[in-house]
Order: sequence, then structure tokens, then C-alpha cells
Amino acid sequence: MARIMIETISCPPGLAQADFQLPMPLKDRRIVVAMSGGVDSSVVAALAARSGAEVIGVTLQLYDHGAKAKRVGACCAGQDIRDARAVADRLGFAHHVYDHESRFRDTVIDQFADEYLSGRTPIPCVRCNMGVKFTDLFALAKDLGADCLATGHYVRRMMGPAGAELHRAVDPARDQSYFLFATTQDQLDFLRFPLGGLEKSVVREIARDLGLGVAAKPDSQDICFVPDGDYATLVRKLRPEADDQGAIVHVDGTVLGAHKGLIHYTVGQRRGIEIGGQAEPLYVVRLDAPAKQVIVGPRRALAVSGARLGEANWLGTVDGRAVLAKVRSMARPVPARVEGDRLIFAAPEYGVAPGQAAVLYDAADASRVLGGGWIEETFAPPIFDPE
RNA sequence: UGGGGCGUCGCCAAGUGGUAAGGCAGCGGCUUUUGAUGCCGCCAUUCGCAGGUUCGAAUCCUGCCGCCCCAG
Repeated sequence: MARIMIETISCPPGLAQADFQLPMPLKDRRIVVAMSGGVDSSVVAALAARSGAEVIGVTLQLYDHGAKAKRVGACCAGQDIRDARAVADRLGFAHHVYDHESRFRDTVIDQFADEYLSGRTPIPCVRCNMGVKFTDLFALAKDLGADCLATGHYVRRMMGPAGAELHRAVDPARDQSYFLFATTQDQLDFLRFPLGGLEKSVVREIARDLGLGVAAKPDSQDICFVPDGDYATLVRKLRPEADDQGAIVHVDGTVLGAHKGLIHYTVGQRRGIEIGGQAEPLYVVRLDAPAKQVIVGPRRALAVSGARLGEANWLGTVDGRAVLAKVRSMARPVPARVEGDRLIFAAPEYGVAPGQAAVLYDAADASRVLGGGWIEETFAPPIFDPE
């Protein structure tokens, strides 16, 4: 059970043990560890190796920026692969690298670009988890005869009355459950997340204790396959039509100016609209891809009462149940309820962008992930305060 | 070229003799395992230009320039 990790936090880091939730004895078990080359998955591999089970490290090469791959915050490319290999060598277990660049390009990068073109705001990290990691890597692990696939995600797998449940990480600042809402029950049964009960600082300590070279490696952030945070350049390269300009139109119908391409905007965005002379800030309220228009308005125009969800994945019952919904990775969960494919907020939400995910948590147990879906469209509040 | 009005940061706009508010935009930072939001900081030695009055002017006077409106 994940609760064992609570003890490990108080133990000297060097003595940290992880529970891989496998039948004993562990020496008869085979754990495949998804290694990105970062400190987190390296520590997972180390914990797995220490458990006594046989460990096989697997790294998927997802993209290649050549020299740029050395940049901080990358993963699954260039130096990261060498880092993962070094960890495996030091700890003495097998390590395989598979080339999944074309698959990653098709399922994550191209989809990312297309979403922007259609006026949506994609979350490539979720697509990556859904496809490359939890489908491809999942199959690879099975092929390798593994008893489980362990990853470095900060999320907890806990056994409940109906089987494995997905829960938020103990460290709220590290919790990655938002990015894992699409994990299916089948996947969850096979996956293990040994870091979900640990603080990041402890993970780094473990890495340091073991003398892992990646101990001080910076956390990854931003979109891994975008070299310098400039995702627009990448989208433009993939889809030249993304440069198409158009009008910036106020919700009252007034044309205020021109924009430099839909890909530069997302619902809820304030900066970068470059229209001054207003009494109050303007936010992007909506993107009209067919008309190539960016619709802007005051903050109050962002209020929505609900959203229609697509491609939902449920890990528990949500219909008719009080839930907490998170519509952005950094937003606090808010009270809501589900009615069919609709999510209804108890109070208006602001800056809800199609293409983002709505992740639901159990109102009675806020740590439990009940699943979620993609935001397809939003609904204006029934009563719109014109002030 | 009769009358009236206006010209203060990229935009909007306070300030009518005491030594340039504020908002918007922009820039920088913090935060952030998506894109945002949010928060913090920066942002006119100068008030269309040139003179004058005054201890002191964006504020008063004169001229010029440029807009706008009403008339003809």
C-alpha cells in the first residue's frame, strides 16, 4: 500500500523502500521501469532495483533536436537517453532504448499542431501519456514479461474496494494527476507509481545518496519537444497556414485590430493581445477558427457555467455524484456535477479553454481521481451579468 | 485663415502657477511537468514647437504648426 511510503519519508533517505504492490517474493518478479532520463524515473529504477525484483529499464526516444537536446528540461532524447543508460549501468540492470520518434510525431506533435489550428489549446503531455507511454510502453512491458510497469509520475495508485484507484500525489505541489486522467482501469491495474507518496526533495536525496549523476538535473518543464518554449515556431513549421492573420473582435462586435495567427492565442489569455486604450484588460474569450477571428472581451465575459466533455475516461462513478473539477493543471478543483457528457460548475468558471482537460476528483475524497474528459465546448452562464 | 475647441508616455486620460495621477498596451521577474491566469517590478527630467511673464509654468501671455467642429 502507498501508506508505507509515509514511513519512508521519516526514514533516512538512504533507507527508503518503495512498495511496488506486487505479490511476494519480489525476487520472482520483473519490473519494467519507464526511464525518461530524469531524476524521478531514475530513482524509481533505483528503488525497483533495491526491491529485489528483476529490473528492466526502458527508454523511448521520442524526438531529436540534435545539439538542442542538451538543453535543460528535456526528456527522452539525446543526453537524456545517455543519462538513463548511465543509471542502469551504475545500478546493474538491463536497459533498452526504442525509437518511437515517428509514433510520437504522429500521435503527439502533429495532433498538437492540428489542435492549435482548429482554435483549441492542446495538452501534449496527456496525449503522450495516453499513447506513447501508457499504450506503447505498456505493450512493450507486457512483451518483456513484466509484472508491472513503473513510472516516475507523482500520483498514487491505491487499492480500493473495487480495485486499483488513482489518487493525487502526497506532495500537492508535485501532483501530476491532471495529466493522467485518461489512464484506463486496465492500465492502472498494471502501472505502479512509487513516487506518489514522496516529496520531491526526498527523491533528490535518494538520487544523491545513490550517487546518480542525474540527482541535480533540473526538472523538466514546458513542452518537451519544443526547444525553447517557442511552440508557435514549431506549429508554423508543421502547418504553414498557421500564420494566417485575422481580426481581433470585441464581444460587442467591434473590430479592434488584427492578430498574428490563431496559434498565438488561447482562451483566458490576457497578455499579447496588444490592444491598448481600454478601461480594463481584454482577455481572449473565444477563438473562431473558420472565421480566423480572435474574440476578446472583459474578464467577466470569460464566465462559463459548464462544458461538454469528449473522450471521457472514468475510473469511478461520476454521474449524479458531487465532484471537484479541475479545468487547468494549476487551477484549484471546484465543485461541479456531471450530467451525461456535460460538466456543470457550481459557480461560473473563467478561462476554460476547449482542448484542455477537465479532470474530476471525488468530492468525498478529494485525492481520488474519478477520471475526466476533454473540453469540447463551453456554455455561457444562463444569467449573464451585463455589468 | 468668420467663429469655437483641442494638442500631456504606443493608446485612453488626470492635472488650470509649485515642480507630470491612473488605466490599457508593452517589457522584465516570480509561479508553472500543457497553453493560460495571477502576483511583483519597470515604463514621460517632460507636457505640439518657439519665445515671454514669474522665485517657480503642462498650467498665464504671444506667435507658429497640426487636428477637429460650426458656420459660410
